[in-house]
Amino acid sequence: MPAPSDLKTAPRFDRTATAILDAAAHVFSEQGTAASLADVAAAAGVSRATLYRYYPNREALLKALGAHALTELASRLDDAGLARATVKEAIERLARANVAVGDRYAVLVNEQCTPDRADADRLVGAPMQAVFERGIASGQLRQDLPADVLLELFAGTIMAAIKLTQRQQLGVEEASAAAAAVFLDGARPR
Amino acid sequence: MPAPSDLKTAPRFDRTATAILDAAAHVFSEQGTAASLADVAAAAGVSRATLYRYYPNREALLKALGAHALTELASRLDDAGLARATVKEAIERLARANVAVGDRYAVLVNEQCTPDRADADRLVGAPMQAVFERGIASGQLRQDLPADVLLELFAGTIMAAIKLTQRQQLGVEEASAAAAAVFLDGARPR
DNA sequence: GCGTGACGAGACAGAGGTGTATCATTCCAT
DNA sequence: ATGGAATGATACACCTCTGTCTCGTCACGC
Repeated sequence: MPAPSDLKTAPRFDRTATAILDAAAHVFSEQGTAASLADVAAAAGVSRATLYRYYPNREALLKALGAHALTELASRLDDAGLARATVKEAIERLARANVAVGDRYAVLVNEQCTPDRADADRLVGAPMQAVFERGIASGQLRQDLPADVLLELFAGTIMAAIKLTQRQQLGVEEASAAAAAVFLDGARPR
Repeated sequence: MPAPSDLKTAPRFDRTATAILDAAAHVFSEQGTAASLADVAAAAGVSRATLYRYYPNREALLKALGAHALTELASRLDDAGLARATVKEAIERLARANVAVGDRYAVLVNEQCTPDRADADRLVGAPMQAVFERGIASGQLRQDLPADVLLELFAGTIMAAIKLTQRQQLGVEEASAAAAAVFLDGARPR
């Protein structure tokens, strides 16, 4: 999780590169990925020429942004110790990680901007799917729906939680907790 | 629910108008609302000039499409008898109606293409919110989350169900049933 | 201090989309 | 069959964005 404030230590190149990436994430989440690169450059406090020096075309920028989001999420999932946790706990961690990252890269999820479909599956899809499959096999999750359907419904809940955070309605913790709670136990009281 | 096959009875004007609207829904859901109007015209089997005769500009087309989707959903909700049903049943009907309509107008939900925010709230937001408020007040829904958060999480689940139908992975009935079941009772077995 | 490299400002051509206008053709009702 | 309305094809000016280029300026390290 590269906090946007290694401002001092990082060499200038990296600094501007990530400034552009941050700006792109911001602008694209508000205007959609069809937004003008001029807007992105302006948001990054950088001239349009400089943006093109770092990312030779729109596609390269999108790809870099997608890769950035993907590796960040992947490393979070890697650190989460999903396999060693309860299915319940694993799902709660999945929610936290996805909301935390998705909060800053929401557009990329709606539109398909994954740098590589295979990478995305391997780094994020597979570990998540594994949790659901384990849950079904061990009887900790309902048996009447296949893992990929459960995963998709979970993803929808996560997207909703991200919306709640972006709307300032809930913090990342509250939103992901609510999502995990409702997804695991339902909207009806136990 | 105007089935796209009143082809014989409807006057020519209405026929082409809805043909364009259908094509727009189709093209926009695949390419996003940034898609070229030339593509929409082609998909409608109509020249670009004709499209502009019916909808003088892109905004008018989007607005008409949004209004169309909104009134269709509103009439479904109106017919659903939400107030006279159990909260559980009401939510199941909400799921069915939203998935059935959303299946054909998915993009409009992602991007905000509502003809009028106030209309959307009045015709769709309010009746849905009412179900959740009744559920919380009567103890049939969990007390620890406000109605609007529950509504948002429900909407996310619905969006996921729509994706499942568009991907041909599930039919409208199965998808909405799965969404309602998981939303109401959770992913864990009772 | 001095130079090298990064940067900003601006110009540029090209591509693509938009909305308008014109005109010939085709469809439909009378 | 015929007249009028709707349509298709085409051309058009206009705009925005893209990606490239140049040149003057500025900052940073030696």
